[in-house]
Amino acid sequence: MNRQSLPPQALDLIATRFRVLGEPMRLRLLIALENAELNVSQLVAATGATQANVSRHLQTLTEAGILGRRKEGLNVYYHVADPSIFKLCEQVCGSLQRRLDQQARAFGAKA
Amino acid sequence: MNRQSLPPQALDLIATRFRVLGEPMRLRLLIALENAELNVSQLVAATGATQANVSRHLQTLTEAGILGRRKEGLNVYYHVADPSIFKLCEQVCGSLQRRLDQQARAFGAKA
DNA sequence: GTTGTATATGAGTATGCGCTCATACAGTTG
DNA sequence: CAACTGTATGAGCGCATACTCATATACAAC
Repeated sequence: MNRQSLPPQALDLIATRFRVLGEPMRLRLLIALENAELNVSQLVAATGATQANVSRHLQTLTEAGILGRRKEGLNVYYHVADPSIFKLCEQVCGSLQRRLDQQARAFGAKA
Repeated sequence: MNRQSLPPQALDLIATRFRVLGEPMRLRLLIALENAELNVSQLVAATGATQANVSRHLQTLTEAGILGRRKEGLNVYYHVADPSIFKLCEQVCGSLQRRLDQQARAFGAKA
């Protein structure tokens, strides 16, 4: 696929997805949801954020198609609808580690 | 690796990287640089943005370790220092396509 | 019905950031 | 040296958004 020919519209979509993942609080929520479906109260407890804030971030993630919601009585349970994001995180982690290791080595070599 | 135990500091780093990629203009610059090392003037021409704006985005990308710079006389040439970002873009693309296809099918099925 | 609980949301604030204009800086050329 | 070119950057503006507080909504239990 020739990336040069990606329409600007597609670029905006890709950028939006990256931007949604670009908030530590949202990453925290995603990590909490990696292995379990949790409701808002549980996510509030897990993250330490306010209920309002958690709710807003969950909305953002849901609108992005990353999370799914399921109502059950008074509770709303959220789950990861697009598990591919964890692969993204892993790759970013790996890339950052490589860079930090390299910097550490460079620094050590100077001494 | 247990993601639950990621220190908040690491989460911030990961989020920062995602946020850096979360701007269409920066994606455009990266795509332009995928197959060639280009100087600022060439990137201005390729993107249609102002020189100041291109310069700022290049700084952001360089500080993030995604781009590298090389001075040659008056010109400054930039190149992709971390090619792993293209894999990220591909995965996001794939994930978005799957979602859009699914929505399209669901919409078609209703008719 | 009233009361209580879980979640969402309107309003307001503060911060960040993308963009532009003008200008500074660096390096080349004459 | 002066003049010119390519790039970086300070200052300022405007907008997006993360956060909080208070309140609305949805549902359950009595």
